[in-house]
Amino acid sequence: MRLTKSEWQIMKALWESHPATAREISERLPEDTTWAYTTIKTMLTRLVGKKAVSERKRANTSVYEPLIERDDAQRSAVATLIESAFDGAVEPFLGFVANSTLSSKERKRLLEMLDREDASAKER
Amino acid sequence: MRLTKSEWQIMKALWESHPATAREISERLPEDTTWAYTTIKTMLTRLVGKKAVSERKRANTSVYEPLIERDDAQRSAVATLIESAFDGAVEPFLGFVANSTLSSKERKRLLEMLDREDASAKER
DNA sequence: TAGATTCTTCTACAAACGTAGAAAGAGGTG
DNA sequence: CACCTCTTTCTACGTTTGTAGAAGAATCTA
Repeated sequence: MRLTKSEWQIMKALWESHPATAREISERLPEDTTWAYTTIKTMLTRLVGKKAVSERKRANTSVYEPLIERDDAQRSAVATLIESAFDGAVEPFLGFVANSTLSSKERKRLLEMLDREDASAKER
Repeated sequence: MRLTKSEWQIMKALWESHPATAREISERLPEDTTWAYTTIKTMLTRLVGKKAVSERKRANTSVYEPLIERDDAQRSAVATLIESAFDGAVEPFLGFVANSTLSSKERKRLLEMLDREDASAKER
């Protein structure tokens, strides 16, 4: 499941709350999005084609629902990135993220998060 | 600088050692890559168009050289991902990577890496 | 130097993306 | 019922990506 940047936009609006109509989705998009209504419809149709979204009729209006979950989409996006940009090697990716992407504040937060995870892992 | 999956392949081969000719690049690609030589040439030409690679003639043969560094490309790929899939929020991304993508062994490694970073940050 | 080999340059073409207008159909309203 | 408004469906068109063949130019080699 590969989502393009625009598709992410749509999906995010849909995950926010669903089922949703194209109109609702269009209203939830960020202010600065200038897509025509039919553009949104086209993208929804394509997402339906990709089986990322389901479509169902209520009266003459289509209601959409995500078929993939946000977590899964994120997971797979991260995996794809690691795959193509880091040769599939998780560690270099981590090292990279840890060292280059993070401010020391973020690094601290990450440590905390990991600690929490560690702790709760022990409890289980 | 947005690189496609195939472009990453080429770039990786080029980063490995450069300047390099199309032929050399083609020889360095993973065994299972089945691209025709002209396919590689086309991609190189497009990468030149994108200013990701420079081209220079030696006799009648083009010699290529990366114009962007691997680190930068990776950094920007990570940034793009965070941007589109995580709404630009670094922390959720981190939390996600830390919790969902990592095995506990990897998590431990990450902690170590962060420690090292922390230590060397102090020295500076 | 003629032929083989290798490169380059041009051209092509299908699928995916980004973006959207035109026209037709349904539903609500005075 | 006539009409306005919203929705759908169809069609379209330019760009990017993936993939590569044809033909010509340069080089090497016997």
